[in-house]
Amino acid sequence: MATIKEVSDLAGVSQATVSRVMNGNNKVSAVNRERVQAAMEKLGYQPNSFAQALATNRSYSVGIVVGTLSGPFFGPMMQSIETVLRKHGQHLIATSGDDHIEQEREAVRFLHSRRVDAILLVVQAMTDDEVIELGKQYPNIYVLNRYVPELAERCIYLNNELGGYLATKHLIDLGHTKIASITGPLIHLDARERLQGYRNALSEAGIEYDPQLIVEGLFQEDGGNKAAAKLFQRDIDFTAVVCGNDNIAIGVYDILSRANEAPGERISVVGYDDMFYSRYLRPKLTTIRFPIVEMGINAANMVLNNLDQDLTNGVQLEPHLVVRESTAAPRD
Amino acid sequence: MATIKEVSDLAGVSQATVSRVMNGNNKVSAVNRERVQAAMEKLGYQPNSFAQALATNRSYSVGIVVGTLSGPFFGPMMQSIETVLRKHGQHLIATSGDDHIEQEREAVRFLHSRRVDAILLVVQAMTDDEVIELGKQYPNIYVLNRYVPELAERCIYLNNELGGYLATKHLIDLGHTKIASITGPLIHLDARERLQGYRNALSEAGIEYDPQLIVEGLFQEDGGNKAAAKLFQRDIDFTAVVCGNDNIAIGVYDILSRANEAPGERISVVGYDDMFYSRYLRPKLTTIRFPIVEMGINAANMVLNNLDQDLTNGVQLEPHLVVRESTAAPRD
DNA sequence: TTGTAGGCGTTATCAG
DNA sequence: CTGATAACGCCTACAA
Repeated sequence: MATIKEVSDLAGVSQATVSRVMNGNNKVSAVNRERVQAAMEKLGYQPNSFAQALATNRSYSVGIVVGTLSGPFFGPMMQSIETVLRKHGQHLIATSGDDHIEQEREAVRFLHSRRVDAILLVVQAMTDDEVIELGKQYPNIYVLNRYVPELAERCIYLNNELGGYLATKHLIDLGHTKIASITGPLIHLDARERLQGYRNALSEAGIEYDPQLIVEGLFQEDGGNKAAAKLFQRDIDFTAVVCGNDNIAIGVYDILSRANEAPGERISVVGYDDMFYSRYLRPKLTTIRFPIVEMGINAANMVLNNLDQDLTNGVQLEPHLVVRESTAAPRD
Repeated sequence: MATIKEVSDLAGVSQATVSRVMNGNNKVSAVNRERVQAAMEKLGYQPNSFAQALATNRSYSVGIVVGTLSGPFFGPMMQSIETVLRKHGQHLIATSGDDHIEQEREAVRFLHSRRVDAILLVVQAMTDDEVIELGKQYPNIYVLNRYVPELAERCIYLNNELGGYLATKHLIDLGHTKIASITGPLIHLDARERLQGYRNALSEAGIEYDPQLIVEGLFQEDGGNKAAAKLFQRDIDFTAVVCGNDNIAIGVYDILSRANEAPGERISVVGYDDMFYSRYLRPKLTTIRFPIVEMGINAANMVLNNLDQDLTNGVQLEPHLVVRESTAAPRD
């Protein structure tokens, strides 16, 4: 492992000069520059990033703590972040919090001891208070897919209410009036917001809100299954279902198919998120597109901007309706 | 950011002593140990990992270069690796190679300059020769999901031939004799091996191999689509299809559904990989389970073992047949 | 058991 | 434009 000293010796200059050419400092004579470059080449020299970090107090890396390194949500997000960061010479250290509060904390500690230039938080378990506390402790922390008022200028989040509204409005426009909704767990702000959007659309259309048409489910597929079953058992009339996310929609698909029905016939179904695997559903799922990749890009850019200047600005992203085959006008 | 010096000052001992209690060196008196711990606590001290790494020449981190940070294959693999590593105080630096040779190289360089303790390679674009070259250059490199003979003891790979055999054998056992196969790109060793397994099963059953029943597709869904279309156009008789992976199987599902047929009726379909999203397919896909998580765990353990002692051993994992609904006895 | 001091590989300040 | 030299924060002989 060649060091800067070996390079400087070989090139017949001082370490300082080598350092200068490495860092693109132009106050180096052409001759020396070339000598140094030749020497680096010959030795296969790679600067030791630890020594650099120690000397500059910058690590050129940013840490992220996500729920899990796998899965259709975090994957694309990390990918887009990494792509942007790498273009700017920064790198990503990924840790998973497992949606478990202790692990989330540990991950932050680790990242901190790694002296990352910034920390991206995509966590669920941690309370708002704790996030705020971290925000005070570490000035370079950012919060993704979550809105924490006190940290607004460092949050990047989705307008969930709008999404819920769009989904419901679409059904109303098709002629539906008896519209059910299977929400995610209402402890989650997203789920509440999406539900609020649903209510907004109804009231805008002059349709009365009926609690009987609402079921609280889990964000997982089987959660959707159970919730859908519950809804159908209630023996209430409805012609469409707004789902808290695509997984829940899959649960509804299953319940319908057990009854030998297809979504978009007697009952229309709208999902939320537009996870990539949703395209494998048949009929194809009408859903609300969550701009995951954009969220990642925004986060990366925010970090990058903040590294130089010191201006932050929270970003709210907008969801969009994607109409496919699982929704249609109600039969009568 | 508290340093070791501040801790030692506060505790009224030398830096060396602080260092000793950090590293669990037991040659420290109980009194001093407690003093130091109290001081660390009070200051919220976190060792600077760069300084540690610089001094010890160990980074306690391992790098991985994967095709993409997202997706159903790399995600679970990284997750399982990270879980194991973290338990042992090591951490994961993730970089994506994008299946592009230049990026793969750059990723390795980066990881190297980061002085990771080991590098995990899950790459496609790089040639065997280049991988071998890297293997010589860096003693701590491991190859996942790929078998490179010259680096056998540092490879962790799947017995693909067995998988192809199991898929085909299953169909034969059901009574099929006219079995088609849509392979992945045959430049890939995996695809060739899987095909070989198919041939083995046929010959074992005394069924003649018919090249007309083979189509080379891509590993992506639309690749499967096109290949399947080609197969059906050939106007050859067959009652089952062995697919190179689940994506291809999805392509076949699509073609069949366009003809208003369901897999498992006139035509049986077997996938390969058992990607998590396959469970969203209806009817549920019979497929070959690829032990992704196990592969990750094995890789992590191999790295860990090698850090202390110096023994490596390549690992070959075995696939398993998962019977679901897309296969059935042929109708006659 | 404890403290002193040199070294890890860079960067950056300050003279020249 | 160039070269000494002092940090950066921690580890680890070596000596006490």
